[in-house]
Amino acid sequence: MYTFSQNERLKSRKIISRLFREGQAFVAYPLRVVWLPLSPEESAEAGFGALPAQLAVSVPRRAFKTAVARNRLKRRIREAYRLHKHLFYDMLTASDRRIALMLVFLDKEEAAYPAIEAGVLKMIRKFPTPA
RNA sequence: ACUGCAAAUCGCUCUGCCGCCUUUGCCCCGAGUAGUCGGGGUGGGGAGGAAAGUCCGGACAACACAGAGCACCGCACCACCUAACCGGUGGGUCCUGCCGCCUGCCCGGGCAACCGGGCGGUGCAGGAACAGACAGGGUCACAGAAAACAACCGCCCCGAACACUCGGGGUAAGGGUGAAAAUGUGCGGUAAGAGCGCACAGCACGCCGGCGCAAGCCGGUGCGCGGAUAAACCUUGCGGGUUGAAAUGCCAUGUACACCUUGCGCUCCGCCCCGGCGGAGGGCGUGUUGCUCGCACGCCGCGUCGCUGUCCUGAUCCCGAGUACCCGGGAGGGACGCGCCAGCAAGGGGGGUAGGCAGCGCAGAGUUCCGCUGUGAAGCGGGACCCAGAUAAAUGGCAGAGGCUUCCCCGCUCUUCACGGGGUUGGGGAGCGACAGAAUCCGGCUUACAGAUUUGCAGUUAUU
RNA sequence: GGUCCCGUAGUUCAAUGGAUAGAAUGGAGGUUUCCGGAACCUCAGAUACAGGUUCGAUCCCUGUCGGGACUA
Repeated sequence: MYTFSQNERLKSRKIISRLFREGQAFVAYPLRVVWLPLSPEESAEAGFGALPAQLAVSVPRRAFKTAVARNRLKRRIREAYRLHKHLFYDMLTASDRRIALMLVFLDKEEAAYPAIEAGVLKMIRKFPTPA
């Protein structure tokens, strides 16, 4: 189902701060991907339910001064994730992992939807499989 | 028609699919005796003119508060509008610009008609932090004799000298400096001069009359005429308690016990083997973040009259301290409350999140249409409408159509010998553009802004 | 969301409303030296922006723009 409901969003302040402190990262241009594997107990606490991942999105104010531009980019990133997340979910459930994920927009220029969609697909392709 | 300026309005529309936030209108499912709660579906609603800057003013909330003065901050022509304002509307005064007008005045040129310049009035447009500089002191660089109660040169008088000149005094008309130099022009007057006097003009103040709510204006009259700076100190008048939704209230943050099990005990009902077994523990509603229990409150019903507790007591009394009020204590009085399984023991148990709910969109200084009143801001009356409420923060993505704008190509057409230029009712391609995202809510102000429309003014060109 | 503060040479700081905005350091050129350093001489370089008050503004006032601090 192509949805993006409240419990698919990463909203726990505690996990977000851990994510930036302990998480691993790689770049899928134009996005920087920060992620952290979670235990079943932690994910239940954060309200994952049966979901294998929660997502947060960020666009730095330093690169985009107006709120309109930042909101537009965040919407496009969420939309691309919404339409392609089933690939990501299949991969995670296959290896039985739970992931906290944050996507940070890197470019200084505002990107159109196709470029962001390509970045999200690249993120899913490049996402490391467990050793 | 085009260009510029000013004001006002708008700031792409529709369809399909997928998705997001919200909503108890409707339907379905689940839990419960029920109130109700949870989930799903469907329907409804879903950013702006500035949502921005946070520059003013309020609503609202908490805390504080006898009164007065000082200090501090803000405002400053007048009236009105408004919940209020440093906002708006109308009016006044001053300044600037413009061209037009004037039977106004002055100067220059000309035989004259008239022409040029200046001042004044009037009209139009724009602007003004527009209280006070006779309340007080302060400051005014450089230049200049002098920057505030001014004699450098000059002019005049007197004395000395009599070749030049020197001393005393008068004088603000002329000179030059400067941002600014002691009302302007003319006549009289004088030794020379001077508002010293007069006429006209300008400014300030007082009085009288008229108009106006007022600011102020007009006319008359009297008296006077030595800068600037208050967006430097200051004076006068008026206003201001402080802090702000991260305000504020509630729930949760558990050695207290919700809850579960066992045993004892209370009341009532039923059954029988008379000692046990089973069942029940008033009803409805609201609140307690949600759920179950429980608890609290209200009403009704039953029961009850004694007790401790809480609160109130300005117009009752006594006491303490004090000048007195406020204040503290007691007596007396009044109101409320207290019951309807209260309780004991042992064991078990220790949910999740880390915030949540209200404030917060709640019919409101609400939106919109019509009418009336008013020059206008606005007010009044009537009709219709209910219109965003997120919280790592909701409006997006894809596809198509319409419409608009600019550009390009082709076609058609007008003109030209041609090059070229103009038009478009056609077809195709590109673009949809600016400023910008609600965060408690309103009224303003300021700033940003592609493009479109309307109105007014000015200019240019063409036609009549 | 709210409250407050600050913008001067490339950098760090000065400057009663009054001449061409001053100094240190850095930069460029020159003198000196075999070369470099040091020293000496010379030069360039700034009031965030836009209005206003004033004869005159870095300074006073207003509005923008930018930066920063505090507040759970």
